Amino acid sequence: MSEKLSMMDIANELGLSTATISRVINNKGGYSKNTEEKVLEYIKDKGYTPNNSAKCLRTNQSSIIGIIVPDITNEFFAKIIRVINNFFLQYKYSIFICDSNEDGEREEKHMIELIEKNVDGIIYISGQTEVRSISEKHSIPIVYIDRRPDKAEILIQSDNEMGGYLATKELIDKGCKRIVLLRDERAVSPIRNRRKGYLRALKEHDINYMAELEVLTTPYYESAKDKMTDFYRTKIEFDGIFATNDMMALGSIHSMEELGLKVPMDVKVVGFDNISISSFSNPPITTIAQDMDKLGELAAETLLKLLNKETIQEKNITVPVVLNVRKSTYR
Amino acid sequence: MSEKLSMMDIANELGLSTATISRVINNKGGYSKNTEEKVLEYIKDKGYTPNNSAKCLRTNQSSIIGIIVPDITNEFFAKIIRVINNFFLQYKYSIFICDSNEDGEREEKHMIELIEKNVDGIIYISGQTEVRSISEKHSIPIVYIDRRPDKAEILIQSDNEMGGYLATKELIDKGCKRIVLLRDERAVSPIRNRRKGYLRALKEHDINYMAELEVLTTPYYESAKDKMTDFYRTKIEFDGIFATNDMMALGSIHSMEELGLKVPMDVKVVGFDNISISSFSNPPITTIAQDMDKLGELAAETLLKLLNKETIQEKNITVPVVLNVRKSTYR
DNA sequence: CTGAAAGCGCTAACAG
DNA sequence: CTGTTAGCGCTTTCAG
Repeated sequence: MSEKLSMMDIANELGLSTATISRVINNKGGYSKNTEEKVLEYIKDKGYTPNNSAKCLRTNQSSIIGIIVPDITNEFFAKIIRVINNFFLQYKYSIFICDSNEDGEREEKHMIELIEKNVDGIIYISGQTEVRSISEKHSIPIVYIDRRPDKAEILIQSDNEMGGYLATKELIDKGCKRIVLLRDERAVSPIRNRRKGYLRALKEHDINYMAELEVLTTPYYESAKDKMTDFYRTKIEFDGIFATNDMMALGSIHSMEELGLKVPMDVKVVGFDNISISSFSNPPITTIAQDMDKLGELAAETLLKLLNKETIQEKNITVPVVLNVRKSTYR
Repeated sequence: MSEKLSMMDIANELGLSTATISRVINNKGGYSKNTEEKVLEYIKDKGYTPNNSAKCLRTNQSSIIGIIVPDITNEFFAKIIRVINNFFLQYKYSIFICDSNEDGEREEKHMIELIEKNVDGIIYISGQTEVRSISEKHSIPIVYIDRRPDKAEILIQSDNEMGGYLATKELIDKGCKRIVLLRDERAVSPIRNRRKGYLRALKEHDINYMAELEVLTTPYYESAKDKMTDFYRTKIEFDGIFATNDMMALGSIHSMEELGLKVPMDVKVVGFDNISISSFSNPPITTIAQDMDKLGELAAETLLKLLNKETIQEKNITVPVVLNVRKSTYR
C-alpha cells in the first residue's frame, strides 16, 4: 500500500545517492559488492519497481513495441501477436497491442497513440490499402506484415501468389473446370496476389479466365455465404470455389449445403489461412496454410535489427505457404 | 523526421510560454481565442504529439489500463478484450494487453510490468488458482473477470453454476442417464462452479453422482480427445458428456467418432462458452453461451468507477448464461 | 567506488 | 489572459 517507492527513498534509507542506486539496478558496475547486496536486498524486500515514465523521459527509450492489428479476435492475427510477444519478452521489450477493428481512422489514432507513448518501434498489420503519412513526420522504425501499404519500407508477407496458384491448381487437379474466385472485395495486396496465382494456374492449364466467376464480398462468413447463394441463383455454372480466406470458404460450403449441393461431390472448395476451424468443420476444408509463426518471428527479428541500427538487406521477405489437402476437395 | 517537437519548441516559436501551450492542449480555458487558434494550427501543421512519459511523470496518471489474459489466441478472451478496448476508447484510456500464456510466473511478471508502466487500473483474468500478493504492495484498482483468486476484491463472472446445471439438465432431458463430466483438471473457481451445477442437476433428477464418470484433462482439444478415448477403453458405460469448454467438447466428439460412436445418437455432448467453432463444427455443439460482451462491459464500467473513486456496492457481479441447443444433443 | 547536480517534457500553483 | 517556476523519478556527466 502506501506511496510508491522512489530511488530517492532507497538512497536516503541506505545512506547512498540515487546515482548509486541507479547503477546497481541497471548493473552498470562501479560499486562495491557490499552496496550491491544492500540495495538489491532492500529492493526485493520493499518491492521497489522503477518508474518507467521517468526512465523513458530521461533516456528517450520506452522499451515498448507497438503492434497495430486489424482484428484481435481473428485467430490469424492473434497467433502472430503471440509469437511477437514471446520473441520480445526475451529482450525486455513490452508489447503494446492496438486493435484497429479494420477501421482506417482508428489505425491512425492508434498510430498517434503509439507515438505519444514513445514506442521504440512498430509492427504494423494494416487493414487499409494505403497508410497515411503520420509515420513520416516521426522517424520510428516500422515493419509491416501481410498488407503492403504504398510506401511500406519493410514488408513481411506470405507467398500469396503461390498460395493462390496452389489452391487453384488443387481444384483443377481434382477435376474442376469452372472455378469461382470468391474474394475479399478490398484490393489489398495479399488479395491481389492470390488472384494473380489463380490466374496463373488457370492459364497454365489452358482454362480461360471468366470474369463472371469472380465473386466479391467482405471477408466474413455471413456475407460470403449470402453472396454465394446469390451467385448460385444466377445459374452460372461452376464446380469449384477458391475462397480467399477460410471463413469465406466455410460460408460458401454452408451456402452450397443449404442449396442442396454436396461438398466435395458437387462442388469442391479451397480456403486460405488454415485457421483451426478449417480442420474442425464438416467437411474439413482444404486450405493454404500461412506460417503465422514464421511471419511473426521474422517481423520481430527484423524490427529488432532496426532497433539495433543494423542494416536490413532484405526489405521484402516472403514466407512460403503450404497446401493442406482435406475433405473439401476429395474426388 | 527530425527530432520530436516539445512544448518548449512551440512556445518559443509562437512567443508564448509552455504554460499557455499546455492549457490550450488540455483545453483548461484561460486564454484568448486568438492564441488558441495559433497554437492549435501550429500543432496540426507540425504534427506535434505530447510526450506521454513526461505527462505521466508529472501527473502520476498514465491513462493506461492493463489487462492480463491467459490466452489471447482464445476467442473467448479476445472478445472480452475487444469490448473493454472499445469501452475505454471513449474515455481516452489506452489498453495495455498482457498475454500470460496460462503461465503463473509470467502473470506475475506482467503484474510488475504494469506497475512499472504506472497503469491506472488493471483488469485481471487469471489462469491461476491463487494470485500472489504483489498487487497488495501497490494500491492499484483491480477488477477480476472469470477466475476468482483467493483475495479478489471485485469479481465479474458468468453464472457458472447455472451453466453447469443447464448443460447437465439438457442431457438428462434428452434421455441421458450416465453423464460424463469432462472437466478442466485445474480447480479454478468457474470449473468448481460448473461442477456444482452438474451435481445439482443430477441430484434434482435422482441420478447418483458417480466419481468414475468424472474425467480430468487439460482444457485443450487434443488432450480432451485423448482422455475420452482412454476413458472409452475402460468400458465404463456412459451416454452423455458435459465438457467444461467447447474445444474439449469437440475433442470428445471426434474421439467418439473415431471409436465408431455417433453423436448425438449414441452419445450426446454439451460444451461451454459458445465459441464460434461450436456452431460451425459437425455436428454443431449444444453449449452454454457466456455473454462476453456483458462480461467485458461490466468489468470496464466497474473499473472506471473505481478510477473515479466512486464506491462499488456490488463487488460480486454474476452474468447470466444461456443454453444454446444444437445438433449434438438432438434426440 | 560514490555523490552532486542537471535536465528529459510536462503541469499546476502562484503571480501578475 | 499569460508567464515564471518548481518538481515528478530517473540517468549520466563530472568531480572527487
